[in-house]
Parts: sequence; structure tokens; C-alpha cells
Amino acid sequence: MVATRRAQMVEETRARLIRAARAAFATQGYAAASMDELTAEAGLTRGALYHHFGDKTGLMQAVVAQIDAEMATRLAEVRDRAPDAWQGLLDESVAYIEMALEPEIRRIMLLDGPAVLGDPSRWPSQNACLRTTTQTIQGLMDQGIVQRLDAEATARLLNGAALSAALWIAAAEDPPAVLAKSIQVFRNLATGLLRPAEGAG
Amino acid sequence: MVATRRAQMVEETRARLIRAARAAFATQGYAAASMDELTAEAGLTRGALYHHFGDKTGLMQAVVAQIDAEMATRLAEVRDRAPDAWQGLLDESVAYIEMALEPEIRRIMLLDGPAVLGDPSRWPSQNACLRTTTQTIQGLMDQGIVQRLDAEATARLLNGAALSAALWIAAAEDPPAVLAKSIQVFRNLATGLLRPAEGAG
DNA sequence: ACAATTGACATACGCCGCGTATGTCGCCAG
DNA sequence: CTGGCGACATACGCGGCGTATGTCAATTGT
Repeated sequence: MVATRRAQMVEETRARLIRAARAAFATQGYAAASMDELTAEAGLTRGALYHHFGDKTGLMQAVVAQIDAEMATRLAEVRDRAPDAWQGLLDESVAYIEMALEPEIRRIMLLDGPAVLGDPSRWPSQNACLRTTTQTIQGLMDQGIVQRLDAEATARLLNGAALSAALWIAAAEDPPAVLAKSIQVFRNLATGLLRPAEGAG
Repeated sequence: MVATRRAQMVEETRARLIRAARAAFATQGYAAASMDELTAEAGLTRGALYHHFGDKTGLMQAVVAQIDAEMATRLAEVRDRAPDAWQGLLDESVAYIEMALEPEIRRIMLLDGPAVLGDPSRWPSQNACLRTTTQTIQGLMDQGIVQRLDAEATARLLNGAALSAALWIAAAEDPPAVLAKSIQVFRNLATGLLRPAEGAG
């Protein structure tokens, strides 16, 4: 397989560019990041970048996809460690909030991403992360633990609440305290999804 | 009052620039909007813009502040029309979701705003809108209708859920249907905040 | 009433950054 | 061994932001 050797070189180049772009986008922001600088950081020039990714947004898309895949993996691990599905949902949400505190994720995925690539709903990658949550919720509904609602809508609103909490925490003076408050509220919100024991409402 | 006359001219100029900027930012996005074009649209040049707003982000800040003030007013009206505070909170949230469907608000406040000005938590204007919601919730807690939690955290998470719903709806093929689903889920989430009748959990 | 000053803009310039067009070099096919 | 293709580097143009400079009207002090 000599052709594979060639393809590996290409993958290596793409990986180097994406790595440099992640660092540049995370620290300077998408708009302020210079493609000359980040390609030089990767030991290449803008020629390689445009050859592989088309334009700056193409590079951003690749970066977003990579980070999103990592997030999905990490969230799945958290979910699988939980004793039951409901607890898994809660743990996963808390983990999501905590991940959103990481500067790279916050800046690229939460701040610049929507402005550059449009609504996250449209990102194919985001759907991967969200779809698993949706399935978890669907499972809880099928088990009769959670009320029958639209599973995707439920996943999205829970996700939005967690996201908002994360942004708030990241900007707070005392992040741990704000994190604790947020988790408390999040748990209560989620409780509203549970099927009432009986005769409630 | 001759000095007032002068000040009025200035206000008129600022208003014209902000109006043109709102249109340009809403239709083309912040990054793609050219300051030459939007100032020309206002019958002025970039000189006036830099004189009054310092730089492009200064103009964005002014635009965001204006829109946010309008949103706060509209939300207050909705809240005041409700028969009680709890219903007011729900109505206000639904109104927020619906407002986020307007292209101008969506593009400027939800997509570009965070990327340009940083976390919305930091915007002084956003706090105005959020503070009233926080007070509404605090009142509900004092009345014993809502569980005692951190009022600001509650307001922020509810807001985040609504925001997420709005972005989703705006990108959906069938917005009305998705809107209905979202409101349904939102109501359930909010119910989790209510004080349990008794002996629950 | 008049000169000096300040403020509200317009004009002109430089710099940077993106995108593209063009060139070069190595690898594989025939 | 040679022709073509893919993976880059290099060179160029265009547009946009920010700033420095200029101009004119309005205001103030006397």
C-alpha cells in the first residue's frame, strides 16, 4: 500500500492545520486569527490551507467537527458511567456545563461558531451530539419515567439551559459557587419532565 | 435653548447611523457589513461613525443596547397583561421565543452579538432585560409559588432554554409546529420550579 | 460684535488580511 | 521514460478597518 502512505501525509497536514487553527481560534477568536500566522505555526502556508479547506469557514467547520466529536465521546462516557438512564441524563448535562467552561470550547463552539457557521441546529456534527441525548430522553419516555413530549424538543431545551448556565459560570467572579447554583436549578427544571407520581397538576 | 438644538442634531445623526447599522448587520451579518456602505446609506461617511462610536464594535454595542431596550419594553408589556405573576413568567418566555424568530434579533442579538461583544452575561443592557425576569421569579419565590432557589440562576436557565428553542424554531422547516412542541416542553420544565403540593419526591 | 476654540463631521492614507491565480516539485500511470 | 495530476508555495489584487488630517459651523468669552 504505497498510496496509503500518500494519504497519510495529507491527513497529517490537515491535522496540523486543524491543530494550529484550534489554538488560534481559541485564543484570539475566529475573526482576529490570521491565516498567515496559523499556517506558519503549522509549518505551512495559506496555499495548503486553501487547498484542503477551501476557505476560512471551511477550516472553522473542520475544527468545529473535531471538537464536537470529542465532546460527544466524552459525554457518552459520562452517561455510560451512571447507574440509570435518568441519572445519566443529569450527569451528562452537568458534564456539558463543565465542558463549556473550557476556553477552547466556549470560544469556538459557543461564541464564534454560531456567528460563522450559522445556527448550531444546522451543524451536522452538533446533531450527532444532540441525537444521543435525544435518544436517551426517548428511552426515558418509553420507560415511563419521563412524560411523553417531543424528545428532540426536550433535548434541545435542556441543552439550551445547560449552555446558558455554562456561559454565565464562565463569566462569573466565583465560578464554583455559580456552578453549584446552576446545577441546583437545572435539577429542578429537569424534574418538571418526570411523570407525576399521581393526581398532581 | 440653542444648545439643545445642537444636541438634537447629534442625536439625529447617531440615530441614523444606528438605524442603518441595524439594517446592515441584520441582513448581511456583522462581519460582512461594510462601514462605508452603511454610513453612505445613512447619508454620512465613516468619519461620523468613528467620531461618535469609536470603532465598529462601539456601533455594534449601541445597536445591541437599542434592540435590547426594545425587547425589554415589549416583554414587560406582555408580562403586565397576564392575570398573575406565574402566568406572566410563562407568557414572557413564550414572547421571548417568538421575538427570537425575528431575523434582526436573531442575527444581531443571538448570533453575532456574543461573538463580537463576548458573553451576553457581560452586556449591561442584557442585565436590564434579565433583571426584570429575575425579580419576577424572586417575587414568585417570596409568594411561595416557586421553590426557593437562586433567582438569577433560575432566570438565566429559563432564558437559555427559551433561546435554544428560538434558534431551533428559526431553522426549522415547519416553525409553527416546532414552536408548539417547544412551548409544551418549556411549560413542563418550568413546572419543575413550582413548589410541590406536598409529600412529593 | 468679533476672535478663539471646540466639536462634528469629511477626506486621504496606510496597513493588513482574505481569496485567487499562477508556479513548482514530486509521485504514479502507461 | 514521459506525461499528467495532486500537494503545496508564491505573487497579486481588492476591499475594509482604523487613523491622521483638514474644514466648517457653532459657541463662548470679552
